[in-house]
Amino acid sequence: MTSALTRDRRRIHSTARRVFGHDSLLPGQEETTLALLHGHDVLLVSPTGSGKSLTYQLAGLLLGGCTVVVSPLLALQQDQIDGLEAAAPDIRAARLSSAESESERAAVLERLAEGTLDFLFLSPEQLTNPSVRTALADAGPRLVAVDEAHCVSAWGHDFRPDYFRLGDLIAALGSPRVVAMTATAAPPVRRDIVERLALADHETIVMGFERDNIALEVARCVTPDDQWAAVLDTVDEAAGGGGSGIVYCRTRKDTERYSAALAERGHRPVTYHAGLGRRRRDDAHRAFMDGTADVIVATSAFGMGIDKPDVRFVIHADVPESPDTYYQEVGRAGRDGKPSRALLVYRPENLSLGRFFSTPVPARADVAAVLAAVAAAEAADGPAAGTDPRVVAAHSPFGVRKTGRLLGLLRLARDAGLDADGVSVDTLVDAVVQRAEGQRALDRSRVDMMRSYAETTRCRADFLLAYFGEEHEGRCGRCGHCDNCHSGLAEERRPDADVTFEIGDQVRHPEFGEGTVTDLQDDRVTVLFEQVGYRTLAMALIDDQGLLEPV
DNA sequence: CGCCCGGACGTTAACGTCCGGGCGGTGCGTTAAT
Repeated sequence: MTSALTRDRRRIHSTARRVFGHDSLLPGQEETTLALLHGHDVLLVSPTGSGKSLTYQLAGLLLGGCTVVVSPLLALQQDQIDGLEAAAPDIRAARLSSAESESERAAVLERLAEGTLDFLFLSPEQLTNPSVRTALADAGPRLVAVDEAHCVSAWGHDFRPDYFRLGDLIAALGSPRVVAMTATAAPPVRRDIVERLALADHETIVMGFERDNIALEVARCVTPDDQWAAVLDTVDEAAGGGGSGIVYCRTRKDTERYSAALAERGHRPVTYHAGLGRRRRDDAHRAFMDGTADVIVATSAFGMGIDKPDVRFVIHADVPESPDTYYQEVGRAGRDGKPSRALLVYRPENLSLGRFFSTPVPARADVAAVLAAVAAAEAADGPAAGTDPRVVAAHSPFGVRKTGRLLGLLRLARDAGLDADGVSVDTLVDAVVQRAEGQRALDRSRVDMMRSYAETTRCRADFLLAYFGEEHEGRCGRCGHCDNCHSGLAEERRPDADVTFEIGDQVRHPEFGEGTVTDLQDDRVTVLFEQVGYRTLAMALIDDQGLLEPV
């Protein structure tokens, strides 16, 4: 009834006002909170700074009990707690991580048991600790918020395997509501998040992607010297007006090299990568935030959770491995809404590093060894033991980490409909290897999409928004602020008279299998295939040979 | 896959060039050694 809805809205707004001092809510906040109150899980895709956190905070307070917030970085967890305490002094929040001493951890768990904690922040790895999981399950959280949820998709495969089974770990807490939040997620990433977290009866809420104050540019280079000069000259130019910015490099060594060269040119750069000690990283971070440094030269280690409003330029000295990463890093420019630049310095040779870093495919023998270990673990410790990397690792020749990664793939193969019982080991091994190969193909097709982005003559904003499944305002082909639009290279997008396909269509290709149309241009179609990732196909060829059939 | 770096080579003494090996990103947690 309307009265119930009105009452819930009123509760949301009054809590926002009373606890956080907000007289009004931003777009999407009420919708998300309402969905959670009404028993739906939510995937919320919304830019940094758009108030994603408030949605789980409001829903958490209204649902009651302790809300668990899963967040990938310890520094991020601390920032969130600090922010929460500053915004609402009455809120009781704590963190559970390896950075706390044994007694601090005990104190947090005691507060959890007493019910005197509103928000508990932790990493997915914490949930693999059985005593933590038991303590949480006893507290019976009603809401779990997964922050930076794209990590579920990006990191689960081989970097942080516990992201792979986060869905199971959350379900073990008593199947609470889940809200997964991220700033950018292309369709396959959204699908991964929904599947892996097993979002129930979920709503996907997407706020705007478009950042029309960021001018997108690509500088195409032929030699390493050109590339080097293009980066340095652009920093000179962009920092000239007193603005600060980020230079992203692919290797640690490059950050040092560019940093030294920029210092020589009179800039105040700092270097940031994961090889530096904690102390030096913190110093660099602080110097960039408070303006002591005007440029931060960094690897991808820098950025998550950074909310510096006046970043005037983001320069990629090297091409990233995917549009996903690229847009996320670009999005750190111009948070204040003022004009900013995003330059990709592109040399095709650099694409190879992205291929090198794509998901590894396991050896068949290793998969078979883990399958045997699963059987041994189940025989020794019961059926549930077969999914726990720690237990299975005890029976396998590999460490917890590698075992966990292979278990993740095995889980995927099973989720894909393969019943472990009554299926030969060979078939199961095949399925696991195929899943890894599929992921690798997707990774590599993302590298190809970066090539397409760098080499396209169309509107770059248009290209990226299509990649993320968003219609560019009017699909005009002229954002007016990318280099291609500016130079007149981007052609007016003509409303096709004879449209064969539409975005979102399911199609089948004789070689690539089934897929979804993700982008249309005058003479080309981009399809996201389930088996091989993104492929851009020439319309002429499709028409001639009847390559794409509607499903 | 592409690069950087170190060593060998060759010619002639200090320096290019060629070749092959090895390396390249993101962080949680735990643990051993200071």
